[in-house]
Amino acid sequence: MKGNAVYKRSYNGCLSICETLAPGAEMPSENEISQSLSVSRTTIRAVMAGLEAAGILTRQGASRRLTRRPEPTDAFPDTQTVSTSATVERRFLEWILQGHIGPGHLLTAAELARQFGTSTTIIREHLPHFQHFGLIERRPNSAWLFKGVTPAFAHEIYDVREMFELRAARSFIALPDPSPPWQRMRTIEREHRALLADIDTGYALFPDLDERLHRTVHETADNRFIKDFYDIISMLFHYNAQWDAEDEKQRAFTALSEHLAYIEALLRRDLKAIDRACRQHLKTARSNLLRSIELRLKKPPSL
Amino acid sequence: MKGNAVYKRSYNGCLSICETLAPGAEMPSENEISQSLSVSRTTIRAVMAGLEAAGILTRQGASRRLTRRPEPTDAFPDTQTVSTSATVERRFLEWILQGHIGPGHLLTAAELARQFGTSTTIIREHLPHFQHFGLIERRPNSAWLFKGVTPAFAHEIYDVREMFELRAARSFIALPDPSPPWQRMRTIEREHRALLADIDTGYALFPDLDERLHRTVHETADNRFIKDFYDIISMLFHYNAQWDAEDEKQRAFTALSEHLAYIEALLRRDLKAIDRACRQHLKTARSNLLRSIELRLKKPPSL
DNA sequence: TCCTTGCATTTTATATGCAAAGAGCAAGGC
DNA sequence: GCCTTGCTCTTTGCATATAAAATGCAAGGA
Repeated sequence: MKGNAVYKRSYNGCLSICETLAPGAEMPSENEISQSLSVSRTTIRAVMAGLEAAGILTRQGASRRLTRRPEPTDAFPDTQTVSTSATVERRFLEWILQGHIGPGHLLTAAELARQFGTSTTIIREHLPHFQHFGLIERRPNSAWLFKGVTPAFAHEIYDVREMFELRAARSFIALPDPSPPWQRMRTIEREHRALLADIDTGYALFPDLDERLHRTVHETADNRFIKDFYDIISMLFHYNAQWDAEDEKQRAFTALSEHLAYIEALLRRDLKAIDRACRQHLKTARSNLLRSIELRLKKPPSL
Repeated sequence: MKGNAVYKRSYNGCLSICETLAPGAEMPSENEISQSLSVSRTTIRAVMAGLEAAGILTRQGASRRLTRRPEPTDAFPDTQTVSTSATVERRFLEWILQGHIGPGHLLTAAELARQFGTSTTIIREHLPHFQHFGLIERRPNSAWLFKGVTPAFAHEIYDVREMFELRAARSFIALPDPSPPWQRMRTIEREHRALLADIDTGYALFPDLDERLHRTVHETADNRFIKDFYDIISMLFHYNAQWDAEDEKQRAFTALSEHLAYIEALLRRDLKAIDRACRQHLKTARSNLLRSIELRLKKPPSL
């Protein structure tokens, strides 16, 4: 009734630990392992039993020793190590962002449960989450209205993003030079330069760098609502990026240059330059999103 | 397994319709009633059957006629006309805002279900909602951390509120004079003057007026995230107001005056005055909230 | 033709059941 | 005295069950 993704993930985690051990060596204590994998000791004990059954470990009184090196086939496939809930979330967002349904479409929990092969419980737990994303709207005692990933959606999300980012930038420059965010920012600046120099082979690393830059700024605002909103943006962009790979290198290049102007202005504490660079960057990002949305609205459910 | 709050609410709604009818008169069609009460015809049919059983209506072929005037005792009590879900939401917010638990407290779904007398299903559906409010934070596979209604919470919520309100005010003054929001605003201005003149007896009407003013402004921003955030604020204030009745009249008076300055600036399209009046008003509101929060932190769970 | 009601089917709201995972205590070894 | 394991009890994740409510269609009447 309850999946065992935690067990499988921990099992794989323990296999990694085993690999660092010489045959015959003793396993760390249940406590140590459970802490390093952030799960309960109960789970670790179950995993240990599994590893013994697989002939990887042998018990001798209170201690467990490695009897054979684990092989790649011992591990559970990655797909089984994620909870149903997380899987549904991912699949739903992908489905939405790939444009399989249009604005105005009605979503019923029962149908979604069938489509994703789970129970309505899970679906009902997730729909409010997507409402928070601004993607759907509730009709009481009835279905959910899909509002669509439309140009309006992009503008609304970017209007808020701009307000939040500009506000956060002000908190950022209020911090002293030696503060951790400033140190991180200087590292990020260096990484930007390095990536720019090596754009042809490294452009795929950009999204991660992008996220770290903006999060570093946002964090200084020390505001849960701003952070929470950036979580939405971040998730949306993550899935959006997966199918909008066109011009990826060119876009990364432009964004890196704009970021550098922004970062320099931040480090100079030049408010006017910050506003200018930030607005310019968000403007570009907004039109990238708009472009990909409009592309999708034209050629529908193909993907 | 499913409550029948919809039935009871609709039953009461039909009783109201009956009261407008002369004895012997014919009821409207099932369709008409279901539309006016925003429920399905199925529910109306069930209600009709109930009204017949109660001797209020009699069927004659396809038509239903009023046989006796409904009495107050015919109606279901209001408490039974709200869904379990809505009840839990209200009770949970009240409980939180009354300060029965402090920041750092761990909330378990099982315990909350026991406390509120429902199943964990309902609780699990609501907890993410309160996370959206910024009140709680999830620990994976475990309990929820209550972050507390603290001064920090008030500041974070007001920082965002200020950004949104100022932004919305700019959209408001971009609209032409005859637009519906402007018309509504002029009505709201008149209501403010009327309430100020009659503050001693009418101050309890202020919260509703307050909400209408801010919503009128927010709506013009035409941004789902801004609206959504105002929903949070609105709900929070609604429940907060219920136990923070001290100085209510004085506070309403101050707010009305500040509102009027804000409204006048808006209607004059005077950007500087708008910013000044808006900031002043939100500053007052922020300190009112802070005051009530600090009061509560001092004298704990008593209420 | 457009509403009307009756009826059959689907979906929602909520509770319950159950395996997996977490929490905590007690007893023993270093 | 601290950390270990064993064990028990609680809580979580998810599926399923069921009454209430919604939806949709067919047939009849104005």
